[in-house]
Amino acid sequence: MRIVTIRDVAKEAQVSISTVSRVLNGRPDVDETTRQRVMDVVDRLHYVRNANAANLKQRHTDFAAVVLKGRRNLFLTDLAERILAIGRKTGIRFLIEIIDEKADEFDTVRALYRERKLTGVVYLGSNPGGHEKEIEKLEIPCVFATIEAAFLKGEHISSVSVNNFEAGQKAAKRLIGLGHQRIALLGYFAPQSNSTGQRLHGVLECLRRHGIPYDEALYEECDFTLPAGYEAMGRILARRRDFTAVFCISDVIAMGAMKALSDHGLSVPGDVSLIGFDGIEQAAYCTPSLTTLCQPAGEIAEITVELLTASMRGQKGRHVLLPAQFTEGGSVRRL
Amino acid sequence: MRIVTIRDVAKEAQVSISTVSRVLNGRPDVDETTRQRVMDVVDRLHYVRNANAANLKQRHTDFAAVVLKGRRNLFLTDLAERILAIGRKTGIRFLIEIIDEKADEFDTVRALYRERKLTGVVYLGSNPGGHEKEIEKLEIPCVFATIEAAFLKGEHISSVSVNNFEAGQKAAKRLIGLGHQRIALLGYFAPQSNSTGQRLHGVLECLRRHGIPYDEALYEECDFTLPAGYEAMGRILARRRDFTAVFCISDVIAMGAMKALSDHGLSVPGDVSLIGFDGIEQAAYCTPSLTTLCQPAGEIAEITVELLTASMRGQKGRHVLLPAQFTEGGSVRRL
DNA sequence: CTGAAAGCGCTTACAG
DNA sequence: CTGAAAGCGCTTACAG
Repeated sequence: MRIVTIRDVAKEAQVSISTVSRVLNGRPDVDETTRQRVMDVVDRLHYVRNANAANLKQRHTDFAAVVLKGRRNLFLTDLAERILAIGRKTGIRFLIEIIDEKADEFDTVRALYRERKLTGVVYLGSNPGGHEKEIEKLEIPCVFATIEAAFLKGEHISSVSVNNFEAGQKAAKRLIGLGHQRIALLGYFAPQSNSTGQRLHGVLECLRRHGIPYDEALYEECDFTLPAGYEAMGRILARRRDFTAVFCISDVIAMGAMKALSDHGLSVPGDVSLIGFDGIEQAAYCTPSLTTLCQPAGEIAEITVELLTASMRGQKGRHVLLPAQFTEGGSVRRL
Repeated sequence: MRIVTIRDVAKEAQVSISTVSRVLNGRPDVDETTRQRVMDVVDRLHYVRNANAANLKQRHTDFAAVVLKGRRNLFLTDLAERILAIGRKTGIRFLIEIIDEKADEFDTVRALYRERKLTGVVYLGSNPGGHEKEIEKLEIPCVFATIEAAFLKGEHISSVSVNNFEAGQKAAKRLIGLGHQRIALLGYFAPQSNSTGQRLHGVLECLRRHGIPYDEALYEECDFTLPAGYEAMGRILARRRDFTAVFCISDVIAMGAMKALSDHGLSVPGDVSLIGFDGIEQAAYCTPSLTTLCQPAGEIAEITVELLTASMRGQKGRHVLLPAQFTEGGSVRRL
């Protein structure tokens, strides 16, 4: 395929390349007849602008990056794909960087910035707590999705997330209301600022308010994968059988846990009630289907792109908090 | 962040930018002492080469694209992520383009080529049958993953896939060997050249050889999603109950079908045996776990990148066929 | 409203 | 083994 350049278009339309460039970039200072003539040639020649050349001169690119920590978290990969799709419609081209759950996302962004001159970054599964200075220094517009980051000061920083703490409380309240007192917890406690930590802290808060003691032996730390959920559930089952409910900080973990319960001869919800988190499509197709706190993925993706676009245009960052809603399944019953 | 350019490095190392460029590109014709000196400066200044500028001059980029048709096919999204990860290690930067199942992937690639000067393309979920001319004209190195494309003539075209026809036969043989005769089929028949079509044609071939008539009322067309599997199974159940086994052309479909069977009061494998295809992680965590024909995703991803790399270096395309292996689950029983 | 020219940060013959 | 220079395809002040 021969490549058509701006020069070819200019010659064919009998104008200078400056004028073609103006037309291409939608500048207002071009005569309407000229614009028409140029656009006709562009169409006829199937001209597509060389993004490398344009970006080189502009010193930045039309690239934004989605940095995703952990490739096995179905909710996050789904969210990433939605963001890519919306970006595509909006004219933002997203590079996707999938990095290890343990890797340093800020190092990744720095290198990417030097190499590609990014205009923006979406962080998925990132935990900014403790990295405030570093993120603020990285002056590129960014959005933290699925985590509250209002504590970050930079004007170039936005976030969108469900209210994780409140959602954790909701889950616990539901279970307690149905008569459950001994509730096992699967997930990741760690820092208060961490979104998944907040879910568990919400549960604890609710237990405390109802005067129900928290039993550490019913907690297991657990990554966002099916086998991790399976094994964590197995570890609790190995030492205790007296719990009547399990709360998991993600559906993927809950699906692993469900399998472990079944392998140990326990039925859901007959013997154990189970609540997940995220609302991934798969949750509805388990048997029984999973009762879960749903993060509205479509809405989060839309807002993420909106916030990023606004930020790239120089507007001040905002921090959006959405409520998590129950998606009713068949995995919970009254005691 | 101030951007360090090749000029800064040259000045600091007291050489010309030509020399720095040579060092950066690993050319052999540089004095070892000079190379050391330049590399020291590169490290000290944290220099990262501006990819836009490099690509502009070279008239092509280090970008390859993964074009993925259909974002809800878990096997393909997983494969895409694996390819990205391997590409990262190998120094190929992949752009990922997720397009609608109905969209034209070749249009996408053409536009992308004009815009970004791609060096290579990986097609996932593409069906090249009937587009031979078009693909051959697109002279950019490409690999069709999970589909046999040996019928394409271009030297720049490779493919890697399991032997789908054989795998379909294997599935049918297994079921027939266990006494099943009335086998429902969920999937997509369509063109012979289509990989999923071949799975079903393999089943038919096996039925024929065993003298078992194929019953069209036990077939339903179905996309690669959970709800599609659920609904297709429902449509068959609405008219027939006399089948004893179901073969699905993907695990996602099988998981949807399993839910439908359960909702209709049928047990797997008690009432109905179920075989899936792909071997996604989730299949092992269903209850019962799914018996499935496993496509080795890790191996396919590795080979895809190998073939693409070779092709980008000017080597002739190759077509690799792997066997699909059974992953034993608990969803099949002897009649 | 339009064009000529400089320059974005690199790579690559060419000359020595 | 090394450097000076041209050029990749654009954008953007500047001048008119």
